[in-house]
Amino acid sequence: MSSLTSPQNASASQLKDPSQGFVQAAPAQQGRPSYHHGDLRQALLVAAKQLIAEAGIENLSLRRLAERAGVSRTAPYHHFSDKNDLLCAIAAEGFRRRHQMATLGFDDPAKTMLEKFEDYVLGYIQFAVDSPEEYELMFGRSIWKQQNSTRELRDVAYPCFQHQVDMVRGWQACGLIAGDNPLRTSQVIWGALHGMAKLLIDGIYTDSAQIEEMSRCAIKLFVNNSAYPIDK
Amino acid sequence: MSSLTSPQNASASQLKDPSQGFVQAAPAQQGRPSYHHGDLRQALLVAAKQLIAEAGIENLSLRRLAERAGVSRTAPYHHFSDKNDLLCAIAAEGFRRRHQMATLGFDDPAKTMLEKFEDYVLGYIQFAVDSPEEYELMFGRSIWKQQNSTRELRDVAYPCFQHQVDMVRGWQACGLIAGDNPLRTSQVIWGALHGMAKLLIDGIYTDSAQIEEMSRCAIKLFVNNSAYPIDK
DNA sequence: CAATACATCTTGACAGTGTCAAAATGGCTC
DNA sequence: GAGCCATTTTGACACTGTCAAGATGTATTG
Repeated sequence: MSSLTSPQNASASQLKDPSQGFVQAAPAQQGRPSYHHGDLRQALLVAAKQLIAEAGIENLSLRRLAERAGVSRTAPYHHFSDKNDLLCAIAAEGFRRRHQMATLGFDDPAKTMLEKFEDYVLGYIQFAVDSPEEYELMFGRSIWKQQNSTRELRDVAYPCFQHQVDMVRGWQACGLIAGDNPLRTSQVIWGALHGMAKLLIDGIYTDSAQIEEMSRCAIKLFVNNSAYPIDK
Repeated sequence: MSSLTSPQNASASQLKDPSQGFVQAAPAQQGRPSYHHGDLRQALLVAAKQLIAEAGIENLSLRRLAERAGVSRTAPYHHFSDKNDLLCAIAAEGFRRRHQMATLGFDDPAKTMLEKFEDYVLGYIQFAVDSPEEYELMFGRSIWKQQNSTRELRDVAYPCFQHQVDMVRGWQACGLIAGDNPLRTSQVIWGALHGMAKLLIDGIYTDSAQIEEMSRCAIKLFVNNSAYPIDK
């Protein structure tokens, strides 16, 4: 009785495209008030992303999620072995989305290497600030701690990191960025971006008005100034 | 009856010195099995740090903490308004400890500016890796999100950040580090260190064997190579 | 010393959580 | 149609943070 207030069977389809933002509205589906949901897994992922965007990861409970999806408390356990498993699946989507964004930016032949690096930095920060809750989930503690990470998550995240290394290799090859070890260098650069993103997201002595300025400062610091003098 | 297994009245004194590491054993105190604990607040902080070091922040519950301190479930609420309040207090201790470490390193007149910077980088990473759970608490989500941070925490953390800005100002003044805006530059550098620390702590495509190498790489990237050539 | 105020600690209770076990349900293949 | 099996539900358990009310000491008055 009391659960009638929540929408029933808010199923969703065609969620494969990761380039359209974090939260997507589930397309209205003409009533399927059947016992079996149809595509509960996707519906749960959609509802979870909504809830996370609304109230943060730490306020996501499986029970509220189930209620939002119009389903009983334990139904999700037939699609995700665990709460952690669910979170990993959402994070994996985030990595796919981020990976695609980064690839699109880097493969544009019209851009110079410097422009690609600038776009990479700006894009990274913007990605984090635009969907802070998703970002926090992707790089937060619970997912990566100990053996928490799912095989799927690792399989998706690794190419994402690897791509960063490859890009850095390219920037080093043309002299844009100093140093010789692309792996180490990209660990430092990723670290810087991650740290800045965290400062911005949590508002620790910073706010979103400083995004541009902080990014420019980072670019200036990392770009080899003798080879690529930056005026601005 | 069943709670007799946990030690009663494990009180602690002289915990002011923050330079002796994260977890400190509570000095044995000849039985004070009285109704009033004596210094429950300190005992709780000590026990909390133990539990966090043992099982991580996310596994710290106030009830287990109370049991460890030999006290009833709700006793902690007379010393901390909240679980969040407790966590903030522990984090504040961490910031005090870190601040003191950084100050000691920077004020040593025997060191060159380059050495100070090297020590700062190494020291930061080492601090994080040595007590990962405390580090995660200090810079983790829950503490800083929204209005979660206590006034005490902010009052302690701010000088810690400010000190980093001052150090960067010094390094820029002598030409060791490029750029002109100490605040922005220190945000980038702190970010890099934080990101590296997180990678190391969570073991994301890294492990502690690479601490030295990653730190050296960061130093090389940030130090103005034309003014301060680094051979190594 | 006695009485009272106050800080501290305890017991009881409540709503909320993740997750397991067993039963119910309904679409699928023979 | 019968039966299999994925899916969903109801019930239950241990655990969590936190509030309210009572119990117990310590300190401060008279």
